[in-house]
Amino acid sequence: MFAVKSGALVSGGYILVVDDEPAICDMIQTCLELAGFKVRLSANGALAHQMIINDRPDLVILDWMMPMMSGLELTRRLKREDATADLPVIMLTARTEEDDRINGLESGADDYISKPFSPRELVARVRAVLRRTNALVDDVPLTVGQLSLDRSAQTAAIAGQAISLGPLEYRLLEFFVLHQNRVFSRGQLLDRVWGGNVYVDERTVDVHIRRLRKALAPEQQDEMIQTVRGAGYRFSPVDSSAKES
Amino acid sequence: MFAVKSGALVSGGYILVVDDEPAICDMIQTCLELAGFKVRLSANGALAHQMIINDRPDLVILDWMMPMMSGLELTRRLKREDATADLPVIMLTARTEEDDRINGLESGADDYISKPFSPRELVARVRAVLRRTNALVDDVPLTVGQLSLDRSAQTAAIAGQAISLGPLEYRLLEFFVLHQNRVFSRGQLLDRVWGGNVYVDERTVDVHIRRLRKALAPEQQDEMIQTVRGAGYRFSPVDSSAKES
DNA sequence: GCTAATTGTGACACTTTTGTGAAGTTGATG
DNA sequence: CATCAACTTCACAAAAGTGTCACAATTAGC
Repeated sequence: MFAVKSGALVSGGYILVVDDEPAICDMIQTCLELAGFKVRLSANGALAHQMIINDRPDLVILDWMMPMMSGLELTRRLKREDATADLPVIMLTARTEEDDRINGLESGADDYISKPFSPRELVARVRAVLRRTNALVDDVPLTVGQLSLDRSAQTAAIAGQAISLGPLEYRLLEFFVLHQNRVFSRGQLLDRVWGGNVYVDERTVDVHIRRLRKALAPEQQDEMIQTVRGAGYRFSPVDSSAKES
Repeated sequence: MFAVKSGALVSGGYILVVDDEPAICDMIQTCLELAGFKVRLSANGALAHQMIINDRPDLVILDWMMPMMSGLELTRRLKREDATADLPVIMLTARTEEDDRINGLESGADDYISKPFSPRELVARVRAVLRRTNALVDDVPLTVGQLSLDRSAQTAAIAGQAISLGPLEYRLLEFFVLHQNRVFSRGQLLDRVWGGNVYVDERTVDVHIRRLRKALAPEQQDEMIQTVRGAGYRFSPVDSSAKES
Protein backbone atom coordinates (compact mmCIF):
# COMPACT_ATOMS: atom_id res chain seq x y z
CA MET A 1 0.00 0.00 0.00
CA PHE A 2 1.33 3.36 -0.90
CA ALA A 3 0.89 6.19 1.48
CA VAL A 4 0.51 8.53 -1.41
CA LYS A 5 -3.15 9.21 -0.88
CA SER A 6 -2.46 10.98 2.36
CA GLY A 7 0.42 12.85 0.84
CA ALA A 8 3.14 11.34 2.96
CA LEU A 9 6.14 9.87 1.29
CA VAL A 10 6.80 6.22 1.71
CA SER A 11 10.42 6.55 2.56
CA GLY A 12 9.95 9.45 4.90
CA GLY A 13 12.16 11.44 2.59
CA TYR A 14 11.52 14.84 1.21
CA ILE A 15 10.92 16.79 -1.92
CA LEU A 16 13.72 19.00 -3.10
CA VAL A 17 12.77 22.24 -4.75
CA VAL A 18 15.45 23.88 -6.81
CA ASP A 19 14.58 27.38 -7.83
CA ASP A 20 16.10 30.79 -7.45
CA GLU A 21 12.93 32.82 -7.25
CA PRO A 22 11.91 33.15 -3.61
CA ALA A 23 8.29 33.81 -4.50
CA ILE A 24 7.96 30.58 -6.40
CA CYS A 25 9.84 28.64 -3.77
CA ASP A 26 7.56 29.95 -1.12
CA MET A 27 4.47 29.11 -3.00
CA ILE A 28 5.60 25.60 -3.78
CA GLN A 29 6.72 24.95 -0.26
CA THR A 30 3.47 26.13 1.20
CA CYS A 31 1.36 24.05 -1.14
CA LEU A 32 3.31 20.89 -0.69
CA GLU A 33 3.52 21.18 3.05
CA LEU A 34 -0.19 21.71 3.20
CA ALA A 35 -0.53 18.53 1.23
CA GLY A 36 1.58 16.74 3.80
CA PHE A 37 4.95 16.55 2.12
CA LYS A 38 8.29 17.43 3.56
CA VAL A 39 10.09 20.03 1.49
CA ARG A 40 13.59 21.41 1.28
CA LEU A 41 14.73 24.26 -0.85
CA SER A 42 17.82 25.08 -2.78
CA ALA A 43 18.47 28.09 -4.93
CA ASN A 44 21.72 26.82 -6.29
CA GLY A 45 22.09 24.17 -8.91
CA ALA A 46 25.46 22.90 -7.84
CA LEU A 47 24.42 22.72 -4.24
CA ALA A 48 21.27 20.92 -5.18
CA HIS A 49 23.41 18.45 -7.01
CA GLN A 50 25.22 17.66 -3.80
CA MET A 51 22.01 17.26 -1.86
CA ILE A 52 20.67 14.91 -4.42
CA ILE A 53 23.74 12.76 -4.40
CA ASN A 54 23.90 12.66 -0.64
CA ASP A 55 20.30 12.51 0.44
CA ARG A 56 18.42 10.98 -2.43
CA PRO A 57 15.25 12.96 -2.09
CA ASP A 58 12.07 11.33 -3.30
CA LEU A 59 11.39 13.92 -5.89
CA VAL A 60 13.06 16.95 -7.37
CA ILE A 61 11.20 19.96 -8.65
CA LEU A 62 13.49 21.90 -10.83
CA ASP A 63 13.34 25.29 -12.41
CA TRP A 64 14.46 25.20 -15.94
CA MET A 65 15.89 28.67 -15.93
CA MET A 66 18.50 29.26 -13.31
CA PRO A 67 21.56 31.41 -13.27
CA MET A 68 24.31 29.06 -12.18
CA MET A 69 23.29 25.80 -13.62
CA SER A 70 20.19 25.41 -15.68
CA GLY A 71 17.67 22.83 -14.69
CA LEU A 72 18.19 21.14 -17.96
CA GLU A 73 21.88 20.89 -17.34
CA LEU A 74 21.29 19.50 -13.90
CA THR A 75 18.95 16.76 -14.98
CA ARG A 76 21.32 15.80 -17.73
CA ARG A 77 24.14 15.52 -15.29
CA LEU A 78 22.09 13.51 -12.89
CA LYS A 79 20.85 11.07 -15.42
CA ARG A 80 24.33 10.66 -16.77
CA GLU A 81 25.89 9.95 -13.45
CA ASP A 82 23.42 7.19 -13.03
CA ALA A 83 23.80 7.00 -9.29
CA THR A 84 20.40 8.59 -9.16
CA ALA A 85 19.05 6.65 -12.04
CA ASP A 86 15.46 6.51 -11.00
CA LEU A 87 15.06 9.87 -9.37
CA PRO A 88 11.82 11.47 -10.40
CA VAL A 89 12.12 15.02 -11.64
CA ILE A 90 9.47 17.59 -12.39
CA MET A 91 10.58 20.50 -14.51
CA LEU A 92 9.27 24.01 -14.19
CA THR A 93 9.27 25.59 -17.59
CA ALA A 94 8.95 29.29 -18.12
CA ARG A 95 5.93 29.27 -20.33
CA THR A 96 4.20 26.80 -22.54
CA GLU A 97 6.99 26.56 -25.01
CA GLU A 98 7.13 23.41 -27.00
CA ASP A 99 10.88 23.42 -27.11
CA ASP A 100 11.39 23.50 -23.40
CA ARG A 101 8.93 20.78 -22.87
CA ILE A 102 10.55 18.49 -25.31
CA ASN A 103 14.00 19.14 -23.98
CA GLY A 104 12.89 18.57 -20.46
CA LEU A 105 11.31 15.28 -21.26
CA GLU A 106 14.16 14.11 -23.39
CA SER A 107 16.68 14.86 -20.74
CA GLY A 108 14.84 12.59 -18.39
CA ALA A 109 12.37 14.69 -16.50
CA ASP A 110 9.28 12.71 -15.59
CA ASP A 111 6.90 15.56 -15.92
CA TYR A 112 6.87 19.27 -16.47
CA ILE A 113 4.77 22.11 -15.26
CA SER A 114 4.65 25.38 -17.10
CA LYS A 115 4.52 28.58 -15.15
CA PRO A 116 2.23 30.00 -14.17
CA PHE A 117 0.52 27.06 -12.56
CA SER A 118 -2.16 26.60 -9.98
CA PRO A 119 -1.40 25.11 -6.58
CA ARG A 120 -3.81 22.33 -7.31
CA GLU A 121 -1.99 21.43 -10.43
CA LEU A 122 1.30 21.33 -8.63
CA VAL A 123 0.07 18.97 -5.96
CA ALA A 124 -1.66 16.79 -8.49
CA ARG A 125 1.47 16.45 -10.56
CA VAL A 126 3.59 15.68 -7.58
CA ARG A 127 1.22 12.98 -6.47
CA ALA A 128 0.99 11.56 -9.95
CA VAL A 129 4.72 11.33 -10.37
CA LEU A 130 5.22 9.83 -6.95
CA ARG A 131 2.56 7.29 -7.59
CA ARG A 132 4.14 6.33 -10.84
CA THR A 133 7.64 6.05 -9.59
CA ASN A 134 6.79 4.42 -6.33
CA ALA A 135 5.16 1.74 -8.30
CA LEU A 136 8.16 1.47 -10.52
CA VAL A 137 10.90 1.66 -7.96
CA ASP A 138 10.57 -1.85 -6.70
CA ASP A 139 10.82 -3.33 -10.07
CA VAL A 140 11.28 -6.83 -8.83
CA PRO A 141 8.79 -7.49 -6.05
CA LEU A 142 5.48 -5.97 -6.95
CA THR A 143 3.27 -7.43 -4.33
CA VAL A 144 -0.08 -6.97 -2.73
CA GLY A 145 -1.32 -9.31 -0.07
CA GLN A 146 -0.61 -12.87 -1.04
CA LEU A 147 -0.15 -11.92 -4.62
CA SER A 148 3.23 -11.02 -6.05
CA LEU A 149 4.28 -10.11 -9.54
CA ASP A 150 7.65 -10.39 -11.12
CA ARG A 151 7.68 -7.78 -13.78
CA SER A 152 10.90 -8.81 -15.42
CA ALA A 153 9.76 -12.38 -15.70
CA GLN A 154 6.16 -11.46 -16.38
CA THR A 155 4.97 -14.02 -13.92
CA ALA A 156 2.68 -13.95 -10.97
CA ALA A 157 2.46 -16.02 -7.83
CA ILE A 158 0.05 -16.42 -4.98
CA ALA A 159 1.58 -17.35 -1.68
CA GLY A 160 4.70 -18.39 -3.49
CA GLN A 161 2.79 -20.66 -5.82
CA ALA A 162 3.27 -19.55 -9.39
CA ILE A 163 0.11 -19.20 -11.40
CA SER A 164 -0.04 -19.48 -15.13
CA LEU A 165 -1.24 -16.51 -17.07
CA GLY A 166 -1.27 -15.69 -20.72
CA PRO A 167 0.53 -12.52 -21.76
CA LEU A 168 -2.63 -10.53 -21.85
CA GLU A 169 -3.81 -11.81 -18.54
CA TYR A 170 -0.52 -10.88 -17.03
CA ARG A 171 -0.59 -7.38 -18.40
CA LEU A 172 -4.12 -6.97 -17.22
CA LEU A 173 -3.20 -8.09 -13.75
CA GLU A 174 -0.16 -5.88 -13.66
CA PHE A 175 -2.21 -2.92 -14.74
CA PHE A 176 -4.71 -3.57 -12.02
CA VAL A 177 -2.07 -3.94 -9.38
CA LEU A 178 -0.53 -0.68 -10.45
CA HIS A 179 -3.87 1.05 -10.35
CA GLN A 180 -5.68 -0.39 -7.41
CA ASN A 181 -9.03 0.82 -6.24
CA ARG A 182 -9.96 2.53 -9.43
CA VAL A 183 -12.78 1.71 -11.74
CA PHE A 184 -11.83 1.23 -15.36
CA SER A 185 -14.30 0.95 -18.15
CA ARG A 186 -13.84 -1.74 -20.73
CA GLY A 187 -12.84 0.94 -23.17
CA GLN A 188 -10.16 2.24 -20.89
CA LEU A 189 -8.79 -1.21 -20.36
CA LEU A 190 -8.69 -1.82 -24.08
CA ASP A 191 -6.80 1.43 -24.44
CA ARG A 192 -4.29 0.85 -21.76
CA VAL A 193 -3.83 -2.88 -21.54
CA TRP A 194 -4.51 -3.98 -25.06
CA GLY A 195 -2.53 -0.99 -26.24
CA GLY A 196 -4.52 1.50 -28.17
CA ASN A 197 -6.21 1.55 -31.49
CA VAL A 198 -7.76 -1.84 -31.51
CA TYR A 199 -11.07 -2.68 -32.98
CA VAL A 200 -12.12 -5.22 -30.50
CA ASP A 201 -15.44 -6.02 -29.01
CA GLU A 202 -15.53 -4.58 -25.54
CA ARG A 203 -17.04 -7.77 -24.28
CA THR A 204 -13.71 -9.39 -24.90
CA VAL A 205 -12.54 -7.72 -21.76
CA ASP A 206 -15.12 -9.67 -19.82
CA VAL A 207 -13.68 -12.90 -21.00
CA HIS A 208 -10.18 -12.06 -19.98
CA ILE A 209 -11.35 -10.75 -16.67
CA ARG A 210 -12.96 -14.07 -16.15
CA ARG A 211 -9.78 -15.96 -16.94
CA LEU A 212 -7.83 -13.76 -14.62
CA ARG A 213 -10.33 -14.34 -11.88
CA LYS A 214 -10.20 -18.02 -12.45
CA ALA A 215 -6.44 -18.00 -12.16
CA LEU A 216 -6.57 -15.89 -9.04
CA ALA A 217 -9.48 -17.63 -7.42
CA PRO A 218 -8.16 -20.89 -5.98
CA GLU A 219 -6.20 -19.34 -3.17
CA GLN A 220 -6.87 -15.74 -2.26
CA GLN A 221 -10.25 -14.50 -1.28
CA ASP A 222 -12.33 -14.24 -4.37
CA GLU A 223 -13.29 -10.70 -4.98
CA MET A 224 -9.93 -9.23 -5.89
CA ILE A 225 -11.49 -7.97 -9.07
CA GLN A 226 -14.85 -6.44 -8.55
CA THR A 227 -17.48 -5.73 -11.13
CA VAL A 228 -18.90 -2.25 -11.12
CA ARG A 229 -22.10 -2.59 -12.98
CA GLY A 230 -22.50 -0.16 -15.82
CA ALA A 231 -19.01 1.13 -15.33
CA GLY A 232 -16.34 -1.51 -15.55
CA TYR A 233 -14.00 -3.34 -13.23
CA ARG A 234 -11.98 -2.49 -10.18
CA PHE A 235 -9.10 -4.22 -8.47
CA SER A 236 -9.04 -3.90 -4.73
CA PRO A 237 -7.40 -6.66 -2.75
CA VAL A 238 -8.44 -5.80 0.79
CA ASP A 239 -12.06 -5.75 -0.14
CA SER A 240 -14.09 -4.85 2.90
CA SER A 241 -17.45 -4.18 1.41
CA ALA A 242 -20.37 -4.13 3.75
CA LYS A 243 -23.12 -6.42 2.73
CA GLU A 244 -26.66 -5.44 3.23
CA SER A 245 -29.92 -5.78 1.43
CA MET B 1 -5.63 6.89 -25.48
CA PHE B 2 -8.51 8.28 -23.61
CA ALA B 3 -11.43 10.00 -25.08
CA VAL B 4 -9.76 13.29 -24.40
CA LYS B 5 -7.71 12.96 -27.51
CA SER B 6 -10.75 13.07 -29.67
CA GLY B 7 -12.07 16.00 -27.76
CA ALA B 8 -14.97 14.35 -26.08
CA LEU B 9 -15.43 14.98 -22.42
CA VAL B 10 -15.36 12.05 -20.10
CA SER B 11 -18.44 12.94 -18.22
CA GLY B 12 -20.47 13.83 -21.23
CA GLY B 13 -20.66 17.34 -19.88
CA TYR B 14 -19.97 20.55 -21.66
CA ILE B 15 -17.77 23.59 -21.72
CA LEU B 16 -19.33 26.81 -20.55
CA VAL B 17 -18.20 29.98 -22.26
CA VAL B 18 -18.95 33.19 -20.43
CA ASP B 19 -18.38 36.25 -22.54
CA ASP B 20 -20.43 39.23 -23.60
CA GLU B 21 -18.91 39.76 -27.00
CA PRO B 22 -20.87 37.78 -29.57
CA ALA B 23 -17.96 37.68 -31.98
CA ILE B 24 -15.67 36.06 -29.46
CA CYS B 25 -18.36 33.68 -28.32
CA ASP B 26 -18.95 32.63 -31.85
CA MET B 27 -15.34 32.03 -32.57
CA ILE B 28 -14.81 30.01 -29.43
CA GLN B 29 -17.90 27.97 -29.96
CA THR B 30 -16.97 27.16 -33.52
CA CYS B 31 -13.46 26.14 -32.64
CA LEU B 32 -14.41 23.96 -29.75
CA GLU B 33 -17.25 22.28 -31.52
CA LEU B 34 -14.99 21.51 -34.42
CA ALA B 35 -12.68 19.94 -31.90
CA GLY B 36 -15.53 17.79 -30.71
CA PHE B 37 -16.56 19.50 -27.52
CA LYS B 38 -20.01 20.38 -26.43
CA VAL B 39 -20.33 24.09 -25.75
CA ARG B 40 -22.85 26.33 -24.08
CA LEU B 41 -22.74 30.10 -23.95
CA SER B 42 -23.67 32.71 -21.45
CA ALA B 43 -23.21 36.43 -21.71
CA ASN B 44 -24.23 37.11 -18.18
CA GLY B 45 -22.09 36.48 -15.17
CA ALA B 46 -24.92 35.92 -12.74
CA LEU B 47 -26.65 33.57 -15.09
CA ALA B 48 -23.44 31.70 -15.68
CA HIS B 49 -23.15 31.38 -11.95
CA GLN B 50 -26.45 29.59 -11.87
CA MET B 51 -25.53 27.29 -14.70
CA ILE B 52 -22.32 26.40 -13.00
CA ILE B 53 -23.97 25.63 -9.72
CA ASN B 54 -26.66 23.55 -11.33
CA ASP B 55 -24.90 21.76 -14.11
CA ARG B 56 -21.30 21.57 -13.14
CA PRO B 57 -19.80 21.97 -16.57
CA ASP B 58 -16.45 20.36 -17.13
CA LEU B 59 -14.70 23.58 -17.87
CA VAL B 60 -15.46 27.27 -17.81
CA ILE B 61 -13.94 29.77 -20.16
CA LEU B 62 -14.38 33.16 -18.68
CA ASP B 63 -13.89 36.64 -19.97
CA TRP B 64 -12.20 38.68 -17.40
CA MET B 65 -13.80 41.92 -18.50
CA MET B 66 -17.56 41.81 -18.35
CA PRO B 67 -20.14 44.46 -17.58
CA MET B 68 -22.29 42.88 -14.92
CA MET B 69 -19.91 40.70 -13.06
CA SER B 70 -16.28 40.50 -13.94
CA GLY B 71 -14.73 37.14 -14.58
CA LEU B 72 -12.48 37.65 -11.66
CA GLU B 73 -15.38 38.32 -9.37
CA LEU B 74 -17.14 35.24 -10.64
CA THR B 75 -14.24 32.89 -10.06
CA ARG B 76 -13.74 34.29 -6.61
CA ARG B 77 -17.35 33.74 -5.77
CA LEU B 78 -17.29 30.24 -7.10
CA LYS B 79 -14.23 29.20 -5.24
CA ARG B 80 -15.52 30.70 -2.07
CA GLU B 81 -19.02 29.35 -2.17
CA ASP B 82 -18.62 25.78 -2.99
CA ALA B 83 -15.90 24.28 -0.90
CA THR B 84 -16.10 21.08 -2.86
CA ALA B 85 -15.83 22.78 -6.19
CA ASP B 86 -12.94 21.73 -8.25
CA LEU B 87 -14.00 23.36 -11.41
CA PRO B 88 -11.37 24.15 -13.97
CA VAL B 89 -11.43 27.69 -15.27
CA ILE B 90 -9.65 29.34 -18.16
CA MET B 91 -9.53 33.11 -18.07
CA LEU B 92 -9.61 35.32 -21.10
CA THR B 93 -7.53 38.37 -20.35
CA ALA B 94 -7.62 41.54 -22.37
CA ARG B 95 -3.94 41.54 -23.11
CA THR B 96 -0.89 40.06 -21.58
CA GLU B 97 -0.85 42.09 -18.45
CA GLU B 98 1.02 40.64 -15.55
CA ASP B 99 -1.56 41.89 -13.14
CA ASP B 100 -4.46 40.17 -14.75
CA ARG B 101 -2.60 36.98 -15.00
CA ILE B 102 -1.64 36.93 -11.39
CA ASN B 103 -5.10 37.88 -10.25
CA GLY B 104 -6.64 35.22 -12.37
CA LEU B 105 -4.36 32.56 -11.06
CA GLU B 106 -4.67 33.61 -7.49
CA SER B 107 -8.39 33.50 -7.68
CA GLY B 108 -8.14 29.93 -8.80
CA ALA B 109 -8.15 29.98 -12.57
CA ASP B 110 -6.20 27.12 -13.99
CA ASP B 111 -4.95 28.87 -17.05
CA TYR B 112 -5.38 32.05 -18.94
CA ILE B 113 -5.41 33.05 -22.57
CA SER B 114 -4.75 36.57 -23.64
CA LYS B 115 -6.70 38.07 -26.47
CA PRO B 116 -6.21 37.97 -29.31
CA PHE B 117 -5.55 34.29 -29.53
CA SER B 118 -5.42 31.71 -32.25
CA PRO B 119 -7.97 28.93 -32.48
CA ARG B 120 -5.20 26.43 -32.18
CA GLU B 121 -4.01 27.91 -28.95
CA LEU B 122 -7.50 27.88 -27.56
CA VAL B 123 -8.06 24.24 -28.30
CA ALA B 124 -4.62 23.34 -27.04
CA ARG B 125 -5.22 25.09 -23.75
CA VAL B 126 -8.60 23.54 -23.31
CA ARG B 127 -7.21 20.11 -23.90
CA ALA B 128 -4.32 20.71 -21.58
CA VAL B 129 -6.51 21.88 -18.75
CA LEU B 130 -8.94 19.03 -19.20
CA ARG B 131 -6.17 16.50 -19.26
CA ARG B 132 -4.79 17.93 -16.08
CA THR B 133 -8.02 18.07 -14.22
CA ASN B 134 -9.11 14.67 -15.34
CA ALA B 135 -6.09 13.37 -13.56
CA LEU B 136 -7.04 15.56 -10.67
CA VAL B 137 -10.37 14.01 -10.09
CA ASP B 138 -8.92 10.96 -8.41
CA ASP B 139 -6.83 12.85 -5.99
CA VAL B 140 -9.50 14.91 -4.38
CA PRO B 141 -11.32 12.84 -1.86
CA LEU B 142 -14.86 14.02 -1.61
CA THR B 143 -15.66 13.97 2.03
CA VAL B 144 -18.21 15.45 4.36
CA GLY B 145 -18.29 14.59 8.00
CA GLN B 146 -17.94 10.87 8.46
CA LEU B 147 -18.86 10.22 4.89
CA SER B 148 -16.26 10.03 2.18
CA LEU B 149 -16.55 9.29 -1.50
CA ASP B 150 -13.85 8.00 -3.74
CA ARG B 151 -14.83 9.08 -7.19
CA SER B 152 -12.19 7.09 -9.02
CA ALA B 153 -13.21 3.94 -7.25
CA GLN B 154 -16.89 4.82 -7.20
CA THR B 155 -17.13 3.81 -3.62
CA ALA B 156 -18.42 5.41 -0.47
CA ALA B 157 -17.45 4.88 3.11
CA ILE B 158 -18.69 6.00 6.47
CA ALA B 159 -16.05 6.28 9.13
CA GLY B 160 -13.76 4.21 6.98
CA GLN B 161 -16.32 1.45 6.62
CA ALA B 162 -17.16 0.88 3.00
CA ILE B 163 -20.83 0.83 2.21
CA SER B 164 -22.24 -0.91 -0.79
CA LEU B 165 -24.25 1.12 -3.23
CA GLY B 166 -25.75 0.37 -6.58
CA PRO B 167 -24.65 2.57 -9.48
CA LEU B 168 -27.66 4.80 -9.24
CA GLU B 169 -27.40 5.11 -5.51
CA TYR B 170 -23.80 6.08 -5.84
CA ARG B 171 -24.50 8.68 -8.48
CA LEU B 172 -27.29 10.08 -6.42
CA LEU B 173 -25.09 10.34 -3.39
CA GLU B 174 -22.27 11.93 -5.32
CA PHE B 175 -24.67 14.44 -6.74
CA PHE B 176 -25.94 15.31 -3.31
CA VAL B 177 -22.48 15.67 -1.88
CA LEU B 178 -21.56 17.97 -4.72
CA HIS B 179 -24.63 20.06 -4.15
CA GLN B 180 -25.13 20.16 -0.44
CA ASN B 181 -27.81 22.17 1.24
CA ARG B 182 -29.88 22.64 -1.85
CA VAL B 183 -33.34 21.33 -2.41
CA PHE B 184 -33.90 19.38 -5.59
CA SER B 185 -37.24 18.40 -6.96
CA ARG B 186 -37.76 14.88 -8.15
CA GLY B 187 -37.78 16.20 -11.68
CA GLN B 188 -34.45 17.88 -11.25
CA LEU B 189 -32.95 14.75 -9.82
CA LEU B 190 -34.26 12.71 -12.72
CA ASP B 191 -32.62 15.19 -15.06
CA ARG B 192 -29.27 15.34 -13.40
CA VAL B 193 -28.77 11.95 -11.88
CA TRP B 194 -30.78 9.73 -14.14
CA GLY B 195 -29.39 11.63 -17.08
CA GLY B 196 -32.05 13.52 -18.88
CA ASN B 197 -34.80 12.43 -21.17
CA VAL B 198 -36.17 9.54 -19.24
CA TYR B 199 -39.77 8.69 -18.99
CA VAL B 200 -39.83 7.56 -15.46
CA ASP B 201 -42.35 7.94 -12.74
CA GLU B 202 -41.14 10.64 -10.40
CA ARG B 203 -42.01 8.45 -7.48
CA THR B 204 -39.11 6.28 -8.51
CA VAL B 205 -36.88 8.88 -6.99
CA ASP B 206 -38.49 8.25 -3.64
CA VAL B 207 -37.59 4.62 -3.80
CA HIS B 208 -33.97 5.30 -4.54
CA ILE B 209 -33.77 7.96 -1.90
CA ARG B 210 -34.99 5.37 0.50
CA ARG B 211 -32.38 2.86 -0.60
CA LEU B 212 -29.70 5.45 -0.22
CA ARG B 213 -30.90 6.37 3.22
CA LYS B 214 -30.92 2.77 4.20
CA ALA B 215 -27.33 2.38 3.14
CA LEU B 216 -26.33 5.54 4.94
CA ALA B 217 -28.43 5.03 8.02
CA PRO B 218 -26.68 2.46 10.18
CA GLU B 219 -23.85 4.70 11.24
CA GLN B 220 -24.21 8.42 10.89
CA GLN B 221 -27.08 10.17 12.49
CA ASP B 222 -30.01 9.69 10.25
CA GLU B 223 -31.14 12.76 8.49
CA MET B 224 -28.37 13.29 6.01
CA ILE B 225 -31.03 13.41 3.35
CA GLN B 226 -33.99 15.48 4.34
CA THR B 227 -37.40 15.46 2.81
CA VAL B 228 -38.77 18.85 1.90
CA ARG B 229 -42.43 18.28 1.63
CA GLY B 230 -43.94 19.41 -1.63
CA ALA B 231 -40.55 20.30 -3.02
CA GLY B 232 -38.12 17.43 -3.03
CA TYR B 233 -35.03 16.38 -1.15
CA ARG B 234 -32.01 18.05 0.32
CA PHE B 235 -28.68 16.75 1.47
CA SER B 236 -27.21 18.53 4.44
CA PRO B 237 -24.91 16.53 6.63
CA VAL B 238 -24.58 18.61 9.76
CA ASP B 239 -27.55 20.67 10.73
CA SER B 240 -31.13 19.59 10.83
CA SER B 241 -32.55 22.33 12.96
CA ALA B 242 -34.06 25.06 10.82
CA LYS B 243 -37.42 24.14 9.46
CA GLU B 244 -39.30 26.29 7.06
CA SER B 245 -42.62 25.69 5.44
C1' DG C 1 -59.81 15.03 15.30
C1' DC C 2 -60.93 14.34 10.35
C1' DT C 3 -59.70 14.36 5.46
C1' DA C 4 -56.71 14.87 1.60
C1' DA C 5 -52.29 15.02 0.03
C1' DT C 6 -47.71 13.55 0.27
C1' DT C 7 -44.12 10.43 1.36
C1' DG C 8 -42.18 5.85 3.25
C1' DT C 9 -41.97 0.88 2.62
C1' DG C 10 -41.59 -3.74 0.89
C1' DA C 11 -42.38 -6.92 -2.77
C1' DC C 12 -42.33 -8.22 -7.43
C1' DA C 13 -41.60 -8.14 -12.39
C1' DC C 14 -39.06 -6.41 -16.06
C1' DT C 15 -34.84 -4.91 -18.31
C1' DT C 16 -30.11 -4.48 -18.85
C1' DT C 17 -25.65 -5.98 -17.89
C1' DT C 18 -22.41 -9.52 -16.95
C1' DG C 19 -20.76 -14.47 -16.47
C1' DT C 20 -19.70 -18.63 -18.88
C1' DG C 21 -18.39 -22.24 -22.05
C1' DA C 22 -17.27 -23.44 -26.54
C1' DA C 23 -16.34 -22.56 -31.21
C1' DG C 24 -13.82 -19.75 -34.55
C1' DT C 25 -9.79 -16.91 -35.86
C1' DT C 26 -5.24 -15.45 -36.11
C1' DG C 27 -0.37 -15.80 -36.20
C1' DA C 28 3.82 -17.80 -34.98
C1' DT C 29 6.84 -21.99 -34.91
C1' DG C 30 8.90 -26.02 -36.18
C1' DC D 1 1.86 -27.31 -43.99
C1' DA D 2 0.48 -28.78 -39.66
C1' DT D 3 0.16 -27.56 -35.02
C1' DC D 4 -0.24 -25.04 -31.10
C1' DA D 5 -1.19 -21.28 -28.22
C1' DA D 6 -3.41 -17.10 -27.53
C1' DC D 7 -6.99 -14.20 -28.51
C1' DT D 8 -11.71 -12.95 -30.20
C1' DT D 9 -16.41 -13.72 -31.00
C1' DC D 10 -20.78 -15.68 -30.19
C1' DA D 11 -24.91 -17.60 -27.90
C1' DC D 12 -27.07 -18.57 -23.93
C1' DA D 13 -27.50 -18.54 -18.73
C1' DA D 14 -27.33 -15.95 -14.54
C1' DA D 15 -27.34 -12.01 -11.89
C1' DA D 16 -27.95 -7.47 -10.56
C1' DG D 17 -30.23 -3.07 -10.97
C1' DT D 18 -34.14 -0.58 -11.67
C1' DG D 19 -39.12 0.73 -12.21
C1' DT D 20 -43.75 0.08 -10.74
C1' DC D 21 -47.23 -1.00 -7.81
C1' DA D 22 -50.23 -1.50 -3.57
C1' DC D 23 -50.48 -0.23 0.86
C1' DA D 24 -48.86 1.92 5.36
C1' DA D 25 -47.35 6.03 7.64
C1' DT D 26 -46.91 10.76 8.03
C1' DT D 27 -47.99 15.61 7.43
C1' DA D 28 -50.84 19.76 6.42
C1' DG D 29 -55.19 22.11 6.23
C1' DC D 30 -59.58 22.64 8.01
